[in-house]
Amino acid sequence: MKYSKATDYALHTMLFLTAATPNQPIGVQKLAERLGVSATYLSKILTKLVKAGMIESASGARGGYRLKRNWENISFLDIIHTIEGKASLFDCSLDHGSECAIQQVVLLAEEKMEDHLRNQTLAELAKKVEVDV
Amino acid sequence: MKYSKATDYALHTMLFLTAATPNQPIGVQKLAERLGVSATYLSKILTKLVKAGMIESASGARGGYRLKRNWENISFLDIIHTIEGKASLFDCSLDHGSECAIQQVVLLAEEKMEDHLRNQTLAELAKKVEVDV
DNA sequence: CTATCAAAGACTTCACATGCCTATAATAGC
DNA sequence: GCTATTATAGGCATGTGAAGTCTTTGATAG
Ligand code: SF4
Ligand code: SF4
Repeated sequence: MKYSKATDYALHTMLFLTAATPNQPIGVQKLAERLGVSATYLSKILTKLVKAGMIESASGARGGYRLKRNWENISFLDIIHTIEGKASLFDCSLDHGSECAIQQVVLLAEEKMEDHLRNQTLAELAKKVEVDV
Repeated sequence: MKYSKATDYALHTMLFLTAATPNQPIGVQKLAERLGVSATYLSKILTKLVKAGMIESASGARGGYRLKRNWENISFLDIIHTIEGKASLFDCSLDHGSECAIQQVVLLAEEKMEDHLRNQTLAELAKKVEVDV
């Protein structure tokens, strides 16, 4: 039970992008060096973020990635869901209905966590942290 | 990012044991049939619970498993930690100190979830559910 | 046209969860 | 003491998914 490293990379990448100038996209190469991870692997993660509409990409020379407009509203939960999927922590094989007490407890606990992650926006994070790219 | 089936089995087993008569231990065979899982696999999970001090075992004829005294205070979190371990959801390779904003957000969210799981005792669960063993 | 860059897919490697089988030890009942 | 029953321990097999590499394709600025 642990978040994958891909989630770790995605969160850090998004944070880096908030500190970048919006007119100048950053290539996957630079981001990968910064994170200490291979460029090809990070590329897959970035593509997921692009498809989720959080960042946009530009092919060709002087291309790269940059945040989309509206990025201020992106939450931690958005990023995590994009990478980890939206499946629940707990899926019992036999679903005995919504009145099941075990499910209720675990799912409610999960919601508490998600509430917190949903209320933390990328903009707030960027304010707290001073990043030098 | 999902709880293992072992956690699922452990929670269900503990619930079953609350409905059992304390003087008559239940063998792993019966429990396994009830859960639809192999007895040898469930046995490993039960041994973990024994070592964690949540249940006690009796070898030999008419042996089996039963709850220990004090079982009313066992929480969901106790059971989950016993099976899944107590590692955090999020472990970045480079630990830049406790003031790191990313860590703070995720760890705080995790604590919210754990708080809820910690406040749900096995006794409360047993009250809610009518189990026939 | 060419150098640069993202996108996509196949592939390998590794870790771990799940599950099975066997041997060993302990205990109740005879 | 003997036997049946039961937990404990260990190793083995299998499957699944994460992590990472490589190669090809396609787009674009200069
Ligand atoms: S009792 Fe609840 S958790 Fe267990 S299998 Fe049924 S629905 Fe799932
Ligand atoms: S910035 Fe925070 S989350 Fe990222 S590596 Fe450093 S300590 Fe870990």
